[in-house]
Amino acid sequence: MAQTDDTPRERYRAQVRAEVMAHAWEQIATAGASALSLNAIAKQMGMSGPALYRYFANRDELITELVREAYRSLADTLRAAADDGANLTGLARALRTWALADPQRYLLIYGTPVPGYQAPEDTTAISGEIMATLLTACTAALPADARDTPPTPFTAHLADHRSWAGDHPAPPAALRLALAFWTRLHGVLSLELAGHFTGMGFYPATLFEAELTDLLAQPGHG
Amino acid sequence: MAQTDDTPRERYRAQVRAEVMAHAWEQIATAGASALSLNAIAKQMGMSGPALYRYFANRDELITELVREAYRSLADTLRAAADDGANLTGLARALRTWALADPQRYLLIYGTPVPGYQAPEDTTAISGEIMATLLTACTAALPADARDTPPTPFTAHLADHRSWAGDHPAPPAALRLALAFWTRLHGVLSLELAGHFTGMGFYPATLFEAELTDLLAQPGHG
DNA sequence: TGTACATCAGTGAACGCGCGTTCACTGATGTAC
DNA sequence: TGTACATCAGTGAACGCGCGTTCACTGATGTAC
Repeated sequence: MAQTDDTPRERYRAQVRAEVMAHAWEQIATAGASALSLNAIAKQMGMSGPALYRYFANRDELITELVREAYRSLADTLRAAADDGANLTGLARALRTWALADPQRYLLIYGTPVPGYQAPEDTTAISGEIMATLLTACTAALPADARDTPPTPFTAHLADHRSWAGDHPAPPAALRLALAFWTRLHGVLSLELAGHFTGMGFYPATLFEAELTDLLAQPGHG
Repeated sequence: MAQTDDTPRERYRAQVRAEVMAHAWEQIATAGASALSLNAIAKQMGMSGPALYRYFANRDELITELVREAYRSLADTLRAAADDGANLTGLARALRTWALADPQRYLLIYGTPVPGYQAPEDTTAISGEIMATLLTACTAALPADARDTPPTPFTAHLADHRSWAGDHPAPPAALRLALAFWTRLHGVLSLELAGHFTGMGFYPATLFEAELTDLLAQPGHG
């Protein structure tokens, strides 16, 4: 496998690649992922269009790299929060902060899929890392008695289909809690980022906190 | 105001407009909203590109009309379910059925916004209709004692910022429930439609039902 | 009922644009003796 | 240390494509007398 040797040329390549991706993020933040254009990035960097083909095989590879970087960034952010002692609430707030920092980055991963683009399998692994961090926090967040609560039909179903959790030794109630964490917070966040709350009067941050409260008050019933 | 007179010509115009939109929906269903192309639609209809400008001022007006139609369809669907006696659970299932029938139609409204496209104010009214139907069902779904439960900080906040509910006389707890209904079901639905559950093993429909159960078991706390 | 005119649907050519991508080439940077 | 060669970054021209949109025009459909 192509080991990244540390020659000056390799360092230069890595730097230009990073610079291309930085401009790509800028462009995505402005006009969304579907408007991403290699030529536009090249122009922004003061290069000719074809030059970028030294660094990326084609447009799809660039997007793949951006998706990977976004997943990596989120996984690292959550992991860092967890290592700093954050509980589930802390992870939720770290997620929101991360999402608001660059809405289009969040939407690139969790929003409407880019038409005609197929995500690489590779990201499944990083997605698993995120799930692992989440499941650990979810397990810790369960009230003591919830660990032995008889499973509902759905938690039983989850206990039988836990491959997505990467064999994480979490109790069924924690699997259920992790899914609720994910879908509920995504529900609030994605509507907020899409601007669906503007003009509705209330504070999105308050709704987010309220959902978080409910999540912890009733972990994994139905 | 331009009254739609019922001359043969007007009827023909309306029919062609409808046909254009039908092809537009087909195209959106296949490749997403950002790939929508007037020329492609014209070709599909066996017409030349410029002919469509007899029916739509430009691409944006077509999209606006599609957005309006999608909102109208959802509002009518939910209203019809409510008139048939559906409770909140019934509305939720009607919503899911509607979303799965044409994922891209759902995503056109609630997904990542089309870059550079500004939704018309007009849809706010239809959105209000949807909220009204929802709030009525939410009010009915509240347990008797929930109507007099002291407000939490967030329900108090909502009671003060209820313009989005269009002066619907719903108790604060119902406002809170409606928001949870919306954001939680959207969370599950949008992730399901984006394909984020594929390969995870469990049934999305079961997760949807579980979220629904939780929603009714704990209406409007945090 | 028939003729004269106005309205409108649809065409084809054209404009300008930006896209992804290929190719042959220049010039600079690194490597081997 | 200097020379000969290979590697690689970047350029400019080009290809083919599809897009939204305008414009002058033809031919059919409807309207008024």
